[in-house]
Amino acid sequence: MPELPEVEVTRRGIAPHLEGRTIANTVVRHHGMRWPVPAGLARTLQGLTVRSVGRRGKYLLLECGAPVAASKPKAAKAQTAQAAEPGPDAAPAGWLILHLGMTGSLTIVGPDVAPGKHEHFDLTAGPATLRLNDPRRFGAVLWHAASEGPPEQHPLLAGLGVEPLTPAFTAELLFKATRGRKVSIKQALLAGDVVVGVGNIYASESLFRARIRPTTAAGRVSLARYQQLVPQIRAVLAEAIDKGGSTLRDFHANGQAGYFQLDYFAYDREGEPCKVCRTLIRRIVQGQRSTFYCPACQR
DNA sequence: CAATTTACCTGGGTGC
DNA sequence: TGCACCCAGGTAAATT
Repeated sequence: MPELPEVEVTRRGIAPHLEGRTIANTVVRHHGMRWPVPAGLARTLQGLTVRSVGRRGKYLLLECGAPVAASKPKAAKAQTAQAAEPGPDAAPAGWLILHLGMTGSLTIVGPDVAPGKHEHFDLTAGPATLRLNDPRRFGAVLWHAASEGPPEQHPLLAGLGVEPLTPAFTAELLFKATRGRKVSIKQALLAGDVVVGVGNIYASESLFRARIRPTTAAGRVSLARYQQLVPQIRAVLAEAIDKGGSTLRDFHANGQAGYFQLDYFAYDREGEPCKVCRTLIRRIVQGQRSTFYCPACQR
């Protein structure tokens, strides 16, 4: 499922259940994720507080650190005892890195909810248990200690492109980064080294909206066309996040936040009429992945 | 170097 | 009902 919008909706869904809570227990039922879940992870996390739930690309980053000694309300504490205790700004112990792969999803469950077949990982903090379900196990559960540097230096994060929903993502950047590249624009979007978070669905959708043929070499796409594309990528991702966010209050109850989809213009519509011009949508394969486009609208 | 292929896994759908 | 086969939203690692 998860492209950037699904991961972001998941982040928003789990954050209020975890932030500020101290980790009581961690259970690893299956170490065989994409990489082995670190042995001793439970011991590492035990007693740490989840300070924040962040995201970089499709990676979730739970910043964990020593708990704040006194548990007075933050505002009052900041006035009087700023330097006395390790506050939220104190150095973190590290980051729990989570990736959902192709089939991963996270839910919040209460105590005594029996784990299902593919529920490989639990993290209990306060009354909430964060539970990872991932049938295909392409996802990841990793630990990056603060002693190894900031999380952006982690090997999996170091080479990532810009966040598409920040001002750093511009047509000029996309244009410069793709000069000389012969790979198709669709595959360049997917690669993640220029911009992160655009997966197979939203690559097809944003190219449709920008009326760009997905097979065009990235290095031959003009600045003017990237100026069309960038706002469409932003829009399609933002719409998907909004749609997911609208079901967010169900996150705790049914745990299936992230299972939402826009009404696609191109994706998964092979042989169906284009919603703009009625020409039949085509499916092609690029880099072993399906691409959908309208041969009339996209040139 | 960049581009392409392979590999990691399970499950659902299709056609015989 | 069984079985072989194809396909699936990600992406690092190996190969060309």
